This record gives sequence, C-alpha cells and structure tokens, in this order.
Amino acid sequence: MHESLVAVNESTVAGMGRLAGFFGFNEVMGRLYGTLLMNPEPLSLDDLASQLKISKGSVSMNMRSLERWGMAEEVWVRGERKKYYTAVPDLWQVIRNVLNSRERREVQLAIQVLSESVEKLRSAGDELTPEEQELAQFYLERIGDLQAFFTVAQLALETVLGSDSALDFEAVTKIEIG
Amino acid sequence: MHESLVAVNESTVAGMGRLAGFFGFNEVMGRLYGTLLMNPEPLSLDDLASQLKISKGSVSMNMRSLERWGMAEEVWVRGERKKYYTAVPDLWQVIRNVLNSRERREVQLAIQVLSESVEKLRSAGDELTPEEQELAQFYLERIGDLQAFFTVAQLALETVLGSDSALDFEAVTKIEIG
DNA sequence: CCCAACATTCAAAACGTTCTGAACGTAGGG
DNA sequence: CCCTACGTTCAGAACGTTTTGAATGTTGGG
Repeated sequence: MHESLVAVNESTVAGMGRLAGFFGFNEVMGRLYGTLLMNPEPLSLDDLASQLKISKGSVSMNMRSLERWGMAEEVWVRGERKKYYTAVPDLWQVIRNVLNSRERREVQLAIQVLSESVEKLRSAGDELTPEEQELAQFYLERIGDLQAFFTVAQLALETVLGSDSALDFEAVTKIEIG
Repeated sequence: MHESLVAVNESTVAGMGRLAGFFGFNEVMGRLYGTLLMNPEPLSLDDLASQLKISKGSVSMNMRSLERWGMAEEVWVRGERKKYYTAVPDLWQVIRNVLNSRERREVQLAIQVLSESVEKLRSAGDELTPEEQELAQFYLERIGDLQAFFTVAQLALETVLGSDSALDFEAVTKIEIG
C-alpha cells in the first residue's frame, strides 16, 4: 500500500491511543478503535491482533470493553464464523456515553460527600472546644468552595449531556459564557 | 481532635487525591494539596510527611510538582529555616492552569497532525491506484470527522480559558448551547 | 456427536510507575 | 568556619497494570 496511506493510518491509530489514555482507558482500546475506524470493512479479532501486533487475548478483552462503552459493534458477515467489528464513528456520542456513565457518578458522589461533611460539622457544633469550633468554621469555608466547584462541574456536564444529538460543531460555536 | 473534624479532613484529602488521579496526576499530589487546603496554617515538609505517613522524599518531589502547577506556594515563616507551604485555594484557577498548559497543547497537536494527514492524502493523489484512491477518500471522511471533533474540543477549551477570572457559578449557569 | 475453528479466560511474566530511605548537598546559626 | 537541621536526589524495592500464550470453553458444520 502507498506510504501516505500507511502513515495516515498509523498516526490516526496512535492518536486514538493517546485519546484513550487521556480518558483513563487502556491505550490498546484506543488503538483498536482507531484501527476499526480506519477500515471500511469490519475486522475480525485475528485481523486486529495481527495488524496491531498484540496477542489475541488482549484483543478479545479490549474489544469487550469497547463494546461495553458503545465504541464498537459486532457485525455479522454471512458465511463467516468469526466475530467482526466496526467502530462507532460518532466520537461525540462515545464521549457522551463515557461522561454520562462515569464522570457523572464521580461528580455526584463528590457533591454528596461534601454535603455530608457539612452536616457532620454542623451537628458536631456544641461538642467542640472553642479551638475546634474555629477549625470547623474554616473547614466549612473550604468545603463551600469545593461545593461551588463541583456544582459548576456538574452543571457543565449536564449541559453537554443534555444536548443529546445536537452537539455538533454548529451548536458549540454558539456556547457563550454570560 | 473531635472525630467529626478528623473524618471531614480525611474525606476531603481522599477526594482531592481522586481528583488528582482523574487529571492524570499522582494521587499523592492531590492528597498533599488537600492536606494543605484543610490547614489554616502553612505546613512544613515534615508536617506533611507525618500527616500523610509517606516518606520525606516523596513529599519533596510532589510538592515541587504542586508548585510548578501553581497549586501550592511557599510561605516564609519568620524565625524558621523550614520550608512552609499553603494551598492555592482557587480550584478553578488551578484547573485553568492545567488545561492551558497541558490539554491545550494536546488538542493543538492533534489538529495539526490531522491537517498534515489531509495534506499527505491530497498530495499523494495521482500516485495512487484506483483502490488506494477509494481508501484515501474514506480516510478523508473519517479524518474530517476527527477534525470536527477536535475543533469543538478546542473551542470549548478556549471558551473556558477565555473567561479569565469570571468563571464562577454565576457565569456558568448562563452557558447555553444554541 | 465429533471435530475444527474460533473466542475467552487466567496465571505468570513483563513492564511501568511510585515509594522509600540512605546518601548527599546546602545554608544559617553559633 | 564548622555543625546541624533541613532539602533533594536516586537506586532499588514495592506495587499495580498490562500482556502474553497456553489451557479451556463454545459453536456450527459435517
């Protein structure tokens, strides 16, 4: 194959690997995704293993992750017993999946823990010595800052997630911060 | 110290550790930051090492990272030879630092690489066999999608980074996606 | 019902990252 | 100008994660 095609393929696969790493996934997941993305035809596990030069076991496990995250889909090729996969090419959809099922929980948990902290400090109130009261006051301020932070983060997340399929280039060019 | 204060302190420190991990930093960095955040007074390296029960070496290295990222500052305590640190409590400022100096580069690099890919495919043009041409066409489509994706990401980043100090709760409640 | 072709699992190895503590460097007080 | 109290560095240990390949499971065709 022509060198330019090979080069473009490789840099895209590498780039998807980086992106996966950034989102806390295994890099191999990203490279598998990239490989599928740059192939018009579905690929089998063996195809993927040989293209990326990794073991079949690793391909099998990572493909299951990709499926769970809605990043790849099985495709039935008639007359074939192998499993074939294609990439789900809508990256925004993929990232909304991830944000929705992972980051959202994290933020919600953080907000909950912070509320509980405030509650603890409030209800400890009169059991505290004067010095402890002062420290509790300081804690409440700091926790207030953290609450504000996570609330903003939550709002930003919900904003992105709320814009179901409409979050394309056109839409986002119109984001404004008032 | 009262149990509630201890509990709140610990959960905040743990939470900052998780947050650091999420952003791809060492968790110890986050726990150091959390410890400083929950202390009205500056702390020395030894204080930090004993509070978190980690080695002085680790504290030294991680504190330098915290300083580089603008998350902690040295504080001079008169009559003391030790180094004392306080947390920079504005988490938004901290995160803007990180986004600005790290994620921004990543996105810019991705966009650049994608442009170069397009250029390669275009200039390979007539050296390609008909099948290769077809594949090149397919590549161009996929790369177009990726370009759109990263352009949106870039725009979102710039939007957050552009709102210098104004990115507080009030501001972000007004984000709209058109 | 058996075989072949595949997928999946998992223990062990390889690998990368983080932590430790001892050795070393440095600066301020006496 | 030395001694001491501190900070920094770094090699090796500890640890967690990822990869591998062989063993095992599964399925469809004959």
